[in-house]
Amino acid sequence: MLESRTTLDPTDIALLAFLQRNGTATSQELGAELNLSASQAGRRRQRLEENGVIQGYRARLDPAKLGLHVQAFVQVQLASHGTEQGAAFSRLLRTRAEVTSAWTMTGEADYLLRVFCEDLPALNRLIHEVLLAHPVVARVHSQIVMDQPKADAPLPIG
Amino acid sequence: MLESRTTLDPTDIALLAFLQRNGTATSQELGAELNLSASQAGRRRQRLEENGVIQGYRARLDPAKLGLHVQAFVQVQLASHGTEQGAAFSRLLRTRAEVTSAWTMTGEADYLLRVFCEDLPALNRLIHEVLLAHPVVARVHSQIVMDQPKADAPLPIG
DNA sequence: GGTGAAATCTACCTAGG
DNA sequence: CCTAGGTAGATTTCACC
Repeated sequence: MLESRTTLDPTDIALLAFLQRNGTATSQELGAELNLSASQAGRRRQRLEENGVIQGYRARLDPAKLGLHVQAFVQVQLASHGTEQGAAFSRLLRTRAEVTSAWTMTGEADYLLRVFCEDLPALNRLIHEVLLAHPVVARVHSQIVMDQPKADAPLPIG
Repeated sequence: MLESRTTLDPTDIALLAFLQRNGTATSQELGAELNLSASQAGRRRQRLEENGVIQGYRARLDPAKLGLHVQAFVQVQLASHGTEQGAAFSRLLRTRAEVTSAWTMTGEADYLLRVFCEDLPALNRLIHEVLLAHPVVARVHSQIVMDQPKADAPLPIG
């Protein structure tokens, strides 16, 4: 209702779906996939980049090959629900590289953190010496990831 | 202990960190960032791609601009903890595009799902008509994402 | 670490609805 | 007038030295 002025036709949708799987596809490959000339495919991609529909391109790394063997989700409840506490906690999150993503949820001043650590002791240090040690944190509940049946599927467009 | 035979020197680490922020960086840009010749930077990148440390490149899209205005995490408990039930549920997950990621957790046969939907009714349909309607599903708890203070930061390498 | 051929991108131009 | 296809110059990659 606010900024979705950009209209996406079915070709755009197919292009975005393809680029979510292969971000380095050339304009020729895109064109072949979409039954379009390379120049048109490139032009559409450029427009979607300028629109901000495509925010950017990123390399995806294998955590295990980087020595990050423990993956977990950590739920954090703050002691108080003021904006001041939230801001202080957000600052903490930005300084911790192990926390790769953080979300706030409906219901309470609840944070969900996704964290990557070398091993279990590293995760426990993060929880006890960083999160629980922080004055605004009231309670922490962590769950370790065992398996990932589905990983970063493309966004459900179309 | 198993497949981390690949040794990464500090230059590799810096290269990976850079490619996580900008996956379309050219070898020249990489070289300039790392004080390396373009040919050396390209050679390192190619080696890391062949090693599987770099799994691939993906376009990152703006969910709001695609009409996906509701983001949520859904926790699912299965009725029984057998491998048969898990396999059946995993099949279901693969067929639902709204579920972009799924993890199994320690503790119980608990799944955590990350979902993107157009609106609240679409999320409720997913929960009630798809998840709760499935015979192996015992209980579902969903939390809607309000804000994302930290989004897909680079993996904590180095 | 450097070089050159092959491939790719991008801006400009032309044609059609 | 807007959208699709084609072409040339600049840029990038990759095998070889």
